[in-house]
Amino acid sequence: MLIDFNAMMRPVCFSRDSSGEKHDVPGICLADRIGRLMTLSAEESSALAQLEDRGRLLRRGSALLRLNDRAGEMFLLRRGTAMSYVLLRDGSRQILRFHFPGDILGWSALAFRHSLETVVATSDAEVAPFDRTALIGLMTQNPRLGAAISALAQLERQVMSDRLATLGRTDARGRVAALLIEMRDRMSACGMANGDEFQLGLTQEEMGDAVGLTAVHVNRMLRLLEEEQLIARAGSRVTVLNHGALAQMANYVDRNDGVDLEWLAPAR
Amino acid sequence: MLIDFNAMMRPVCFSRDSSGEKHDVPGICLADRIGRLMTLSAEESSALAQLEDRGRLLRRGSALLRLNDRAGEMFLLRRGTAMSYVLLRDGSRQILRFHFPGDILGWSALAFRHSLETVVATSDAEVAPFDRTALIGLMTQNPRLGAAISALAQLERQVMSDRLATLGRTDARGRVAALLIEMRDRMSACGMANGDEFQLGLTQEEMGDAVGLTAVHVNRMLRLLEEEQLIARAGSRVTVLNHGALAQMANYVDRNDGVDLEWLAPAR
DNA sequence: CGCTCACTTGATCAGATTCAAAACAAGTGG
DNA sequence: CCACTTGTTTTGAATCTGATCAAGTGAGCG
Repeated sequence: MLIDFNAMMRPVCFSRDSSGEKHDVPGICLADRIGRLMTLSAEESSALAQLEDRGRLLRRGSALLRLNDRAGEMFLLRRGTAMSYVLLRDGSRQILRFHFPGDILGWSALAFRHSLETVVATSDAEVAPFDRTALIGLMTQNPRLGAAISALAQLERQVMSDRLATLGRTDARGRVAALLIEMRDRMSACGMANGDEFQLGLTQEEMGDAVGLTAVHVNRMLRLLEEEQLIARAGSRVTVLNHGALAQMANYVDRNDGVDLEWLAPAR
Repeated sequence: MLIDFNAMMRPVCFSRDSSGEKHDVPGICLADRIGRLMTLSAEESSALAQLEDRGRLLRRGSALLRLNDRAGEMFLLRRGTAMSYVLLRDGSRQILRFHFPGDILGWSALAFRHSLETVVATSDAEVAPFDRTALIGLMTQNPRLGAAISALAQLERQVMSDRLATLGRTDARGRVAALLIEMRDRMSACGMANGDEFQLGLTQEEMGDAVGLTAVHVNRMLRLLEEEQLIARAGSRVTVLNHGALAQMANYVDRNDGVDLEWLAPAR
C-alpha cells in the first residue's frame, strides 16, 4: 500500500473516556497476562495494577503513537486489537506487529528519543496509558516483575523473528497461511476465537502489508487456500479447516509450549 | 541455502581457551558498550565486569548455541563476529541477525525452555559465557543497568524491524544495498571499518540467506551496484562509494542518532 | 596437481506485480 | 426507500522480477 503523507497530518481522534460504560468483553490487565506465565504474589499483582490506573477508549483507526512522536508514552492494550507499522521513504508500508489484549504498546521507543513506529487501533479498543519511567520504576522496585516483563518483550520479538523467516524464505501462499495461523493462535490465546473460527479484522491490503505482498495477490492466495479446502471464509470470518497443512506450508512453529519463566526466582 | 540436516549432527568445535594469548584487536566489554550510551558509575562498571570473568575463544564456523539447546547459557561477544539463524522445516535457512563486539548473544532464549535459534561465529571470535540467572541477578541488584540492558535488547530489536521492512517492501537491489549499509554502519561503530571500506566477512550465500534472495541473484545485484558506481569491491573488501544513493534505494534510516537513554535516572 | 568452495554468467521458467475494470457491501443524505 | 459514495474484494491480461538449472572460472589448500 502506498501512503498519502498528507493524510498523516490529520488530527488523532480519541474517543472520550466514559468510565461508566459497560462492555461485553472484559478487559485484560497486565497481571492477567503475566500471571499466565508465572505465579504472581499479591503485592506483585497490585504493583502491576498501578500502571493501569487510567483508561482510554479508542475508535478503530485512531493512532496511539505516531512516527516521530516524542518517546515516553506507553500503553497496555486491554481490549480490542492494534497494529504497529513503519512507512518507508517510498511511501510503502510495512506492518511489523499485531497487538492483542495484554500486549504492551510502545516498547519500541524505549531506547529512542522519538517513536520509530506508528501504532493504530485496528478495532475499537481500550488502553491504559502510562509513562516509560513508571514502567522502569516498577521494574526497579520489583525486579522479578522486571525480568518477567523483559521476557514478555522477548516473546514479542520471537513473533517478529518468525515473521522475518516467513518473509525471507516462504512463498506467497505460505505467507498468507502463516498470517492466518498466527492470528488464529493469538486470538485463541486471548479468547477472541471460536475454536478454529475467528474474525480476521484486517483488509486484504493490510494482510499484504504485513507479509510483503500486494492486496491483489493476497486475494488470489486466499481463494487458493479456500479452493484447497484448507480454510473457509464467510464474510470477514475465517475458519481454519486444516491446521496441519497450513502450518506445513507456512513453516509454522507454535512457540507457546516452549515458553518457560520457571527459572526466575519463585514468588516470595 | 538448503541445509543438510545430517551435517547438523557433527560435534561443535570450540577452540581451547588460552588465556595468556595476545590479540591485536582489543576485546570490547559490556561496560564499554553500555558506557557509550550512558555514563556508568564505577560500581556499575565493576558489576558488569563480573559477568565476564570467563573467556572462550572460537574458530570461524563453530556454534555457540544451537537450535533446541537447553536455554540458559548466554554470551557476550568480545571480539569477532557471529550470526543467528533459524532453519525452516523445508531446510532453508533464514539469518536473523549479525552480531558484533559488545553484543549479547542468547537473548532470544530468555523466555523459552530451549533455544530457538542457532548462533555461529562468522570469524574467529572471543566470547564471555555467563548464565541467564547471572544476568537477571545483575539486573536485580542494579536496576539502572537492568533498564540499560533492556534498552540494548531494544536496539537489537530495531535492527530486526528494519530488516523486516526491507524484506517485505524492498526489491532485490535495495535489499543488498541495505545489508551493505547496515554492515558498514555496525562495523564502523565498533572500529572494524576503515572509513567507507570494510571487510564483509560473508559469502554471497549468507548474504542471500539474510535478505531472502538466492546467492546467484545476490551476485547479480552486487555487480549491478558495482556497475552503477555505488560500491567498489576488491577481493572480499567492499567500499561504499555513494552512501546516499544506497540508503535511498534501501529505504535505510540510521537509528544511532535517535538513541537516547538519558531519561534513565542519572548515575548515583 | 587435483580438489573443493565460492563466485560468475547465461538461458529458461515460475511466481508475483501491475494495470484495469467490474462486482459488492455498507453507509449517507435526499 | 433509493441514488450515490466510498472502500473492499474479485477477476483477467500483460509484464517483470527473481528463482532455477546448468556450466564455467578462479583461488586456496592438502
